Amino acid sequence: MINLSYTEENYLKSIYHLSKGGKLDVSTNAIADYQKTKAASVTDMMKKLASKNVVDYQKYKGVNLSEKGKKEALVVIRKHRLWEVFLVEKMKFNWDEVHDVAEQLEHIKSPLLIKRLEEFLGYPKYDPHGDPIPDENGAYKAKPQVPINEVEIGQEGIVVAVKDSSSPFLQYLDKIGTYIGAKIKVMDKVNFDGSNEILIDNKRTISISKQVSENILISES
Amino acid sequence: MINLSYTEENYLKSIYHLSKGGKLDVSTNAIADYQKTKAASVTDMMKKLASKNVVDYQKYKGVNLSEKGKKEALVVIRKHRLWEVFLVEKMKFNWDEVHDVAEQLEHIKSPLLIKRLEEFLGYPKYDPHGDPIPDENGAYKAKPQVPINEVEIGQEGIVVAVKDSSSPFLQYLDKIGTYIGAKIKVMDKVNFDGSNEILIDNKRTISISKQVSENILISES
DNA sequence: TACATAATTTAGATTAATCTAAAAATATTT
DNA sequence: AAATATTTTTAGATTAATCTAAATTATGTA
Repeated sequence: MINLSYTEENYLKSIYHLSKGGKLDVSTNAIADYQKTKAASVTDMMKKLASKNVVDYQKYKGVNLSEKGKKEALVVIRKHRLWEVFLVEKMKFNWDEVHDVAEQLEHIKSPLLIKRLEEFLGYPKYDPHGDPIPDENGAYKAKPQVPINEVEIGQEGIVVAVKDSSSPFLQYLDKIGTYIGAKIKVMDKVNFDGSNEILIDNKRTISISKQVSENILISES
Repeated sequence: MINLSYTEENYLKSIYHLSKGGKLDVSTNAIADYQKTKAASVTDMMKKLASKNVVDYQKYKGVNLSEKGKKEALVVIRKHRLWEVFLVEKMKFNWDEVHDVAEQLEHIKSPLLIKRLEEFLGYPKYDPHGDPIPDENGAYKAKPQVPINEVEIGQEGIVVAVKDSSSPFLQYLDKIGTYIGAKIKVMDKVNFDGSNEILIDNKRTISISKQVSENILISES
């Protein structure tokens, strides 16, 4: 592992996310928007990262991670997600409180600490949002996403996606207090019409129709 | 609390330590040596910190912490020591492995995290080196330092000081593998001559004379 | 007290990361 | 394919933290 600054690590992480794991090239503007910085700053940084051989960059052609850069990005993501588990499980943080702190903790440099932290947490495979935690080699497996109607009574999980992304549907979800990241527990299933009773964020229990439950994908915990 | 950079926090911490808690004025050179930087850099930073009202500084007259600066320094020290306890107690670090990591962790900004961490660790009063952990208000009490000959059999602690600091004595201590920070367990006391059998760093058991045991101060754990 | 020595500050540069505004390259549209 | 719009890069400045070398102030000693 090379010695990268906090800032450089953040750029690599952004490129990783924007390129969906290194699959597609990322534009200067996309990075600038994502990081809330300016395109000119991104160009400068891409030159620097290219000279360190962590990205492949050609003027005007976009950028992507090199193998080396991908590894570095995955280490940071691994750390971020392990710290999130720590914050929720051990420090009793709520989901919406973890992000800012994990953004800081992910840059702590100590391979030993991460090893021990992982052990301490019982080798978790997913973070509190349902995102997979890469192992030391960067390998991970996405958690299966299942529609609510296929979930057993009593099971819970996090909303990770929707099948129907039409405006009326999204508005309906908003109305019932459901969003990507919401915690859902299936309380009951009505055989008669296939509707479900779900508990949202441990707060409100509501009933949703079969049609709705088929279109909300959750990642079980 | 003001928003201070990582660097500014380190300067405040150094001044706190060098001034023994704000008691005496600190010279530019002392800070430069302590931080392994140059005097000119210190002067620049002192101007900056003075403008933020965290230090009292007058050209050529040395510097000390203002009340505000003292509070900030104590927050950082509190965080450092809590993290050290975490690393040793929960992450199974050895004493000599904690410092560098705690230096990084002490700058994490999250009052909630520190509150929860303290609770999680059971409100420890001292860090693994025997140094006191300030509470939220910055209050702390130094741990009593007792000579080895006054310690009960079976008790253990950390070497925190010596009464005799003559060169021959220090050389003797070095020879038997004892140093500030060493872990000592009193295994036996011989009534006949007042000598003690002590276990050093859980490694070697040796016998020391009454005279020696009177001159080594430990902080019990 | 005056001189030499040591400590401290100033002046001017440097590096990393950022920015704005202008120039250049690429994409899109007619 | 030419004209226009968008994206990206370059040029030049800025800020925080640092440095070296020179100038200034303080201290110690004869």
